[in-house]
Amino acid sequence: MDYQTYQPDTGLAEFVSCYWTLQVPENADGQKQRVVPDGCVEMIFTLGDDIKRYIEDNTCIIQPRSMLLGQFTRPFFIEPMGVVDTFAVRFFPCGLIPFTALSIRELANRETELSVVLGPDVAAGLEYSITNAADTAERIRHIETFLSDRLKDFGNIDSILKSTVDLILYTKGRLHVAEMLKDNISKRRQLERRFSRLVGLSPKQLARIVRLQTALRMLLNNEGPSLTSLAMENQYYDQAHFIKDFRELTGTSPNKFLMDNELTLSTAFYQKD
DNA sequence: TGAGCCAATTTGCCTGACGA
DNA sequence: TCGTCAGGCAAATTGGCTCA
Repeated sequence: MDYQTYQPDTGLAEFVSCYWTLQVPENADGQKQRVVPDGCVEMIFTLGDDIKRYIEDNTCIIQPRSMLLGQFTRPFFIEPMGVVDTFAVRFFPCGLIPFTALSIRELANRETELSVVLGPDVAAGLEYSITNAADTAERIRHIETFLSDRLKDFGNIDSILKSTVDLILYTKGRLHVAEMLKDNISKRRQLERRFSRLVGLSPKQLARIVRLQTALRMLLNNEGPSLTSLAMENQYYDQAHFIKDFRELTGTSPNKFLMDNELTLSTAFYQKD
């Protein structure tokens, strides 16, 4: 398995977390892989064989070749149908705002064909250039040209929304909503509405996901002597609450998560930088 | 957009079962 | 004994909805 990330151009760094590629030979790990919500929205181009996504235990769909994966609030499973070769753009929680007119809330918990998000002609052109590029560097050039062009007509992301998202990411989701809003407590409902429409999650949901992601990364990198210490370090009230959150966002308990064989992708995605 | 109501959810605290 | 996992309950917080 070869998982690589690439940093965006400085002009896009406010919106794009990274570009990533994943290449896996056929049958290397030909089984279901658990995917955990990460608070980001991704634009994904499948260059290899198709990939199935399980929408129920025994029901699956073939993912579109080019698609937008919205915010997820629950785990899901995918299964490669052969060679995996993927190129993707990972947007920050509010990073997709300039690039689509759709409500990001409507994109949550599912994949949406790129043609729906960008329009059929634009999506077809972008998919063609990405699919037929010679290498990753050329794909990044294509996608950065496309995103930069779209950015020309965009003003600024709402400042309260942006600063709250930044605060959640900076504090690793460890703040209560009241603390985030201590200077604007009267704007609580406004902020929640904007979050829902433009991020696809509530502030609390994003904070929970970011906090769990931090704990998950520490768990997979053996950075805590016990689950109790991991819970404490990430500001969970106690281990019971950590486990409860963990089960809701990953679908399993911490120890089972570490032991199961659906971890190959997760292990790659959470490697130390 | 701002505000208020109220149901749903989360937090804080506690207890207990189970296995190593 | 310790670590892990789960559940109950009351209080506090959050989110959905409505209206002006």
